[in-house]
Amino acid sequence: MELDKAYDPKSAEEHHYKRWEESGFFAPEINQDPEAKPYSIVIPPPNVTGSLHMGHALQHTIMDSLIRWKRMLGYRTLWLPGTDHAGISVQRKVVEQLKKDEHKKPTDIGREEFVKRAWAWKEQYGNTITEQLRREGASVDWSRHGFTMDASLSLAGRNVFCTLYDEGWIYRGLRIVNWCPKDRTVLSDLEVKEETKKDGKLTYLKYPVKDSDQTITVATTRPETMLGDTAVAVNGSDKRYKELVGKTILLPLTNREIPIIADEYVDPEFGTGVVKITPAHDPNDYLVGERHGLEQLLVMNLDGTMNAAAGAEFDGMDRFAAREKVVAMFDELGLLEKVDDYEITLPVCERCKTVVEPILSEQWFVKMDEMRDMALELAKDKVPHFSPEIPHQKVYTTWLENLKDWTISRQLWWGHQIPAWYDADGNVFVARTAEEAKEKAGGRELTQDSDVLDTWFSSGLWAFSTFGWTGSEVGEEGSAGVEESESESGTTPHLPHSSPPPLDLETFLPTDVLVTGRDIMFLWVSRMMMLTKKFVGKTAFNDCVITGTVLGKDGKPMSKSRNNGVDPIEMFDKFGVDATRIYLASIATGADIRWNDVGVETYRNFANKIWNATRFCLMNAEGAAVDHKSLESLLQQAQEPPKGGTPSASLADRWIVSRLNKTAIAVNRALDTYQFHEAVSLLYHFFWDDFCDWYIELKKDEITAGDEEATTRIIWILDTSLRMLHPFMPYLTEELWLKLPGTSNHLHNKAFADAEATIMLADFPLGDAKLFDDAAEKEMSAVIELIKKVRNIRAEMNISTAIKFTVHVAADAAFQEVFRANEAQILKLAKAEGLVIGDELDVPRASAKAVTNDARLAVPLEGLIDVDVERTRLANQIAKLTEEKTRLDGQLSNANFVDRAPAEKVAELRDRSTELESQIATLNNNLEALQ
RNA sequence: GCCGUCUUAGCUCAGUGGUAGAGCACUCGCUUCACACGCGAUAGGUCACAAGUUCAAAUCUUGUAGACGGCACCA
Repeated sequence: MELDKAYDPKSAEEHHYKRWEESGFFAPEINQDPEAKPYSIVIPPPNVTGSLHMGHALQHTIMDSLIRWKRMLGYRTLWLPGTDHAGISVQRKVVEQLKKDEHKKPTDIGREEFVKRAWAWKEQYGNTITEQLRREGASVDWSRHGFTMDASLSLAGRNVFCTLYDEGWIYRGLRIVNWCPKDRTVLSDLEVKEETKKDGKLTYLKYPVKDSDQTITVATTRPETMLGDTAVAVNGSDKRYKELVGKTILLPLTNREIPIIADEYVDPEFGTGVVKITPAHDPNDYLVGERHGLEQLLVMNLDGTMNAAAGAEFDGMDRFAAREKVVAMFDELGLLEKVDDYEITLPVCERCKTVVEPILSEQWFVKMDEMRDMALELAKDKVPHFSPEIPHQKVYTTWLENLKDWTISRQLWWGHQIPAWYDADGNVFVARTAEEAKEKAGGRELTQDSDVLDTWFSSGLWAFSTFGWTGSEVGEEGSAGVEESESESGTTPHLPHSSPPPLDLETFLPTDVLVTGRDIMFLWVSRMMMLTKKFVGKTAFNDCVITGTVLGKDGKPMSKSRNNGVDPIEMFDKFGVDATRIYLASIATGADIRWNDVGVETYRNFANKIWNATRFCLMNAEGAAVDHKSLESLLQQAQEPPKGGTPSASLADRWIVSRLNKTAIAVNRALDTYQFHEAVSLLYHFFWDDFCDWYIELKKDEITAGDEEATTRIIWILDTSLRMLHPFMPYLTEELWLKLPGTSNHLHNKAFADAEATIMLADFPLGDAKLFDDAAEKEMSAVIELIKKVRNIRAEMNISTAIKFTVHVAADAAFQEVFRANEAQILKLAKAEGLVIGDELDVPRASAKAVTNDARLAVPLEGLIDVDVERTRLANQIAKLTEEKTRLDGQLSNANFVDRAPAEKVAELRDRSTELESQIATLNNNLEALQ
């Protein structure tokens, strides 16, 4: 069989995924071992509006590598995929579509029709991200795909809401909330970001005091809110204003009179020391208002315009226009003291960047006290355990400690409508269904709350709702309502699983690890932890891997506005999925990285290297097969080389077996501790440096000669390497592994013995420390060092490879034996024609010489040697070694070091120093001989 | 304001007490029968700066400078 000269990722990517998926390799049911331990991960559900970005690609690579690794180790693995209904995002898309296509507003078509359109939108556009997940090679179990608005997940949400309400953990209340006038909904604190405005203004307004000529000055960044002022506050200890407390202000532009009050909140040092109090439009003012029983005067509509309470002149005017008008009118009245430039930070909506308005509004909240304590209790025992631990463990805990209540209602139509109903008097009835609510209300006519729940509320249930938890007993009344509204949508892909897995919750929860970005640590990670504990009594996940941020080439986070994004799909097309994946895995866990195409190119080259190494083996694999029997004998010999007679396991064989096992053990250890970059680096260097550069080269003659024993061995090494690489490079390794002679399901982990042959179910190599062979590694490095020195001489003396020469080597008896046994390999790789091995070097003066740790060597170069060049070469070597020796001797002459450092350390340095001394002496002799 | 992270070769990054590493770029040499997406050989670093702990510091402590992140506040 002969492969193409270069690896073409596309052809491999095109056919393997389909086969894997259709053969059921991704589902836990493929595992036939009743004793198999479960291993599960739930995907952070991406927004249905989303498309794949580099952050996803990074997280998915890590999750898939873990899942594939554990699956190959025989675990019953489940990686559960799904999407999030993304309330605001979808709602916005549908509103835009409606406007563009039909020039209509949502209210023109009504709620029911709007929701129908949203489902249609989701069906048409919502699977972009899931298709991209397939392209990435993600081994998720599609049969368990979840969507936060699926019937069973919706039911779970409803039950959770009702339970929390019944227990008093959910309440409805009037609070200052973050209001986005564009999206017309309330936002939680976490959905509000900050934006610095350098051109902000601080406006000083003069308020006249009643029955006097006096005015007092307040400063504000939001002058229009003065229309809602219901007091002016000073600090009681402030002497300047002591007399004024209790007096009254004639509030300009209104006909209202408001009191001057004293409150601790006011900082006398800041500004004028006088604060206007607007309880309905500022959280701090709200608290002041509560303390003093002030009126809460709402002067704004929910679309960001002023309302009638602001006065006829302002009614319906946009808040920013009103701001200018207020300032202008104060100016006309001579009450504008000044306007200063002032750098301010404004709260903006995370998604649409509109300036958020703090506004008094009645909303639903989750009380976080108990939730927080529960999560803190777990966090004490490092549940979850974050990787990297620093800084996330502490950031998480600190955030929990300062947690405030969570606003969960949203003024949207797309989402889970809040299961609360009101009678004509405004009494609230929270129930699982409309019927139940009506019953509770004694049969009165009720209207359901029009708000929906925060998307993160349903995402917070993800770790258990996706495993079939609904909070209702089977057949219990309560599921019907949700199912019905579901079917009304006219779509049917959200049916329950055809073969329901009732035990999923028991089998797969707690999940083993959660992999996600920093941005949703609070928004999602913490809430999943709390809600899972509360409702299932289990931890959601034991470990939490927080990935770093993939930055653009400019070192800033990728974003559309900066136009510095890199599309993963483009990288897949250009370099292949596998190259992109293993590059992403090569980034240190949690570290931010500047995107660099060259990095992916490196691993594209690596993929090609693997392809070509396999190509070479296959070209010569006639009659060979991956065969455990011959392998066993090889291992046996590697452990106990037969005494007398020539062992059939050569030095190279014993060496590569040792290196392979060290690599396997280290790779497993690295994956176990989420050190993906370490695993990648180990595999990269083992495969390229040890296997390709040395092993293949050393065995080349035997292999091209068709030595069956040699080809069988090399194919086994290759097979083992491919299996270790599979979690990172699934397509390439599958493509090649299936082509190796003798690969079949007999190499599978026993849990998958009957499945159709695939590398993804092959046994993952664990490595065996008993197969470490320190003697072979030492001998091999003597051979390698010798070859390198000869190559160095050739390169530095500028001798064409066409010219063959004889290499003389002097070493102790043991190493002489090693060199003799590997003479053919040394001659080939050093491009020499003769090897003279002895106790001493016996060479003419015109020779190039060098030393290694285990040997002295010389290459007679009569007529080829340039004495000056050789002199410089020797002098450089001497200088290098002398520098090292000087440093060592400095340390060794330090009595403190000799006394206090560990004895082995001291001995190690002494040995090295002695060795250096002898090497330097040899080189000096060589140099003198040239004079 | 509070908490925290980062600063290592020209570039992008590994490296948590014992002789400074990788990939790419650079220099030199190779159409060597798997691979030029390759092979071989070099060169390149006061580990941001300063002080301290230690026999020994890129690594631990403190401080300084610069870059950045999270949280809070912002009349």
